[in-house]
Amino acid sequence: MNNISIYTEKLRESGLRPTRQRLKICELLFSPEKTFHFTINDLTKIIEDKLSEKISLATIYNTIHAFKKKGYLKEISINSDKSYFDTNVTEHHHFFDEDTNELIDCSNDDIDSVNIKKNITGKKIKSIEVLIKVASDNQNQN
Amino acid sequence: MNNISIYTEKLRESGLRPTRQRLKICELLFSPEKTFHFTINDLTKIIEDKLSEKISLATIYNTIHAFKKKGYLKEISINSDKSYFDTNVTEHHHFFDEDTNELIDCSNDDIDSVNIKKNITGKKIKSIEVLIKVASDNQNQN
DNA sequence: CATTTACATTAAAACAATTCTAAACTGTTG
DNA sequence: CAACAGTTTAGAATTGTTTTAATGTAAATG
Repeated sequence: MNNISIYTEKLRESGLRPTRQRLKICELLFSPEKTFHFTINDLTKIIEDKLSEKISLATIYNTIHAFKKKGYLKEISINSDKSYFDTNVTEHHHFFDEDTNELIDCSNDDIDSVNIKKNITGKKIKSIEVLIKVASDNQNQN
Repeated sequence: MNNISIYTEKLRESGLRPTRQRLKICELLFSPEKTFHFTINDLTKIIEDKLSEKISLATIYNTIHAFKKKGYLKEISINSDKSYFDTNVTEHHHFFDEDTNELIDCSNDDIDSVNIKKNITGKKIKSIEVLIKVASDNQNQN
């Protein structure tokens, strides 16, 4: 199975037809070896720069949301300015570099498992996420 | 020292003069016994409803930001729609109820301390926050 | 193989949260 | 009271995101 058919499959699974534009987006998201963190703005810039083709914002948003809904992308909340997305959809944690606004994966192996002693009646835990904010030593805390 | 002088002090510390509007905001934020979580929108609604007076959005934003900068309020990132603020500025964690969009404090006692084995060269850890998303049992995971 | 139909793409408009601006206001201080 | 530094305000501007309405495309049907 080559990449194109993998992407086609992912799109179909997400309820989308495999169009030229969407396949381009897939290539950017899913071909890199290492997982990749981005905002919609980042992605739009990459498309403009690397691809000769222009894809409209609406298409980008639609596609990303369909992938998120299906679970092929994870949304990460850092600050309320913008949404970050992560191609690593496994349960894992993050470092956020306040100097560069960069998001760095932190695997479960890098953190002792988080043990929660309290629980909310009638509610089930859906996810546990640790966010570690870092900055250069000589930086003010935010 | 009565409340007014405490508020005056907080405002001065945050680099703001104690004006009528700002004291009203302080009263809402700092008089309740228990800590309180809110969005700017929540706060604006409370001011409109509870107070006879109208305070302009710009003043609310300015005041909240000055308090945040000074450390009298903490900003919590849940999703990218809006900013949540917390009057509990001690290091602590949160439950987020996906059904009601409600934020619930989780003290350090309720979580075994988080031990991070990895570190980022040249960077210092500024904060470690755990966010536990919960929902009713029969709810779809997001 | 032309037509229908459902889904796609697009630019632009709408929207919501937040920030900025410029004018009017308040309260001190010389 | 005049001057000034900091405030408040309504509304405009900005930013990220979603919606809309027109047009385009491609698979399915007859």
